[in-house]
Amino acid sequence: MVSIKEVAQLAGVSTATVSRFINNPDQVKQHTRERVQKAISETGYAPNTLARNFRRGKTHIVVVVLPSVGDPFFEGIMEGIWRVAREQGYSILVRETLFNTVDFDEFTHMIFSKQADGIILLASPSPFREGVSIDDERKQPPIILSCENVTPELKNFPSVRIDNVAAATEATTYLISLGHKRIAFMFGKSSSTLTADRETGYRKAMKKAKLPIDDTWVSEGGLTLEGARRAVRKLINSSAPPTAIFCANDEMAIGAIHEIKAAGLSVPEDISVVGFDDIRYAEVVDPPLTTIAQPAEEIGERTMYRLCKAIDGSDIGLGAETVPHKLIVRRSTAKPPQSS
Amino acid sequence: MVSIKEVAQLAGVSTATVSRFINNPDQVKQHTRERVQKAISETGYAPNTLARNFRRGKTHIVVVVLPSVGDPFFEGIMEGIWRVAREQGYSILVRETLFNTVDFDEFTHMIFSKQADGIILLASPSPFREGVSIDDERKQPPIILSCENVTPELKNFPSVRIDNVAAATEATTYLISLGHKRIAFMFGKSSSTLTADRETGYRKAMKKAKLPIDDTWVSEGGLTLEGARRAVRKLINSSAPPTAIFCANDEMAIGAIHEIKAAGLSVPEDISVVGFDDIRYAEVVDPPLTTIAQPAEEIGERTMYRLCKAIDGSDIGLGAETVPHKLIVRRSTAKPPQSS
DNA sequence: TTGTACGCGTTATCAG
DNA sequence: CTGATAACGCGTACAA
Repeated sequence: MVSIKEVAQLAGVSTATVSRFINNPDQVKQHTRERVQKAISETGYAPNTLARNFRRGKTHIVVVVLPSVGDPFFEGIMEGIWRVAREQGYSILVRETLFNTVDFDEFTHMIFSKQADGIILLASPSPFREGVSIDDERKQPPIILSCENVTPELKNFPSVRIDNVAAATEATTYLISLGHKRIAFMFGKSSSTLTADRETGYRKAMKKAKLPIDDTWVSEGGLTLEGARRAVRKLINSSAPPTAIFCANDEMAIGAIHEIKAAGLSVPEDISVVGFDDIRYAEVVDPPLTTIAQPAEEIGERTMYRLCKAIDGSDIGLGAETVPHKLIVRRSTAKPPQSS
Repeated sequence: MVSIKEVAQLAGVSTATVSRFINNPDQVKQHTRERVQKAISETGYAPNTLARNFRRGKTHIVVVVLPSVGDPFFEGIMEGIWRVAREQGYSILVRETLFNTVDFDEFTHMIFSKQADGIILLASPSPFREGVSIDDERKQPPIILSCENVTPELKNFPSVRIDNVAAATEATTYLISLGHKRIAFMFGKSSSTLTADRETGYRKAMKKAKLPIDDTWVSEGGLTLEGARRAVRKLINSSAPPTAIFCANDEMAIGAIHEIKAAGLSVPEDISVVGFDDIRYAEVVDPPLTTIAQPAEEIGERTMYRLCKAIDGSDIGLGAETVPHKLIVRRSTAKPPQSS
């Protein structure tokens, strides 16, 4: 492995000059530049990133924590993150949490031990250890939450997301406006507060319309196809089945539609279904899914920009940066059946 | 930022002892261990990963190159990779290529400049620069291809995948056995050799059955929902529309089904559709998709294991490691319509 | 069992 | 504009 020394020797200059040639070429005289360039080409020298990072004290790596690669919702978010990362010279290390718990200490440790310059928590299930609290006084580590609220303790953590409560209220209110009275809500995992805001929005809308909520209507779908299918089977067989189901994400909505149809019922004739996220499959399922669209790329971009600022030491403040959502009405929703 | 020195000072030992305590605790006397442990706790010391990597000459990072995070096909593959990575102490850096070209030099440079210990090319579009050829004599950089064949030059590169030709032949032959004679094939991008093997398998099966292939039947779907929809519109309106469509991946098959139904036709009554990959949505689309299943987790695991060996300097040989595929018959395929 | 001392490859500082 | 040299934090021979 050829080092800067050999290049310097071959070019007949000092290592300092070679280093300057690489990092501040304008500080090197034209004539010298050529000599160094030649030596680099001949040796095939490439600066050792390890040594460079060590010296500079920066990894230029940002860790993105997400539940699972393969979730179409992240496509747009990641695209936004990547665009900015590339522009700012960062690489992205992905850490999935699907089957592993994580705690906040792990993340601070990553920063502390220089494994990463900053961290983005993307819709992380966030089973943070209890008692985590970033007191506003202390300088925060460069960590940004994105897309979802997590534990109440971190409510004031820097984040970028839509107003989940308002969006869920809007979706539920839309169902109510169609005439639905028995509306179910399907959340993620009971252990996680991931979709809590969406549940809050749902309850808020129901309350405002003075509609009762049967306990059996609020069920867990684990944010997965399979979980939603199980939950729907129960709902359908219950004594007071709902005429509409609002799912906390599209994945569950797709599973729900499949299971409703498998049971011989129709969507939306018998049961209306609403999703959340507007992933690319929402438009091609049968029937196309009514859902809440999030401006994914924008979320990604703004998250990464904010993180860059935090890494640079700027004060980015606490709290959420809110981006607009939009209710997309497709054909999975209609008036409730007459008999009801 | 607290360094090893301060810990040593506080514990009243040398830095060497602290280092040993971290890396070879058994070489430190019990009594000393306690003192060091205490000092570490008090200072909140964490070894500087940058310095450590520099010193050891390894990053413990493996770069996984893939077209796009958010592609459900990668879920299983990544899970396998991650399991092994965790076990072997590696982190995963993800590099997406969706909208960026990459060349082989970029990857060798990553290894060369110590940005990563090894690289996995996952179903990469692989627009490698021409003239790339790893001659068998020279020691190869630790790079493994996974899932797909790429350019012909790299045919003999270390890889882990199913036998794409055989799988495609099997899928096509199945359609033929149902009585189909006019079978279309939808590939990815014409610029990419990504799905070339699958096309080869398709042509092989058609030839064996002595069935002609109309040029208009072989079309490009870009591996996306949207691309497939465009392609299907053309197919349906052509003078000799096919009675079955074999798509090079499930994503396109899902788009195809949607578009066929949107045109007022039925799947499989009017047109049968076969996909490839068996992503999780394949089972819940309407009708459920007949497709080729790949053992995703196994592919991921074996790829990562092989890469680890390569990183450790073992000779892993050239060529492909083949894993078994399986044709999954669901309800998107049936006999062709009588009229045909 | 522990301490001393050196070197890893780069960049930054400071003289020249 | 360029060269000499001191860090950066850690791991490890080697000596004690």
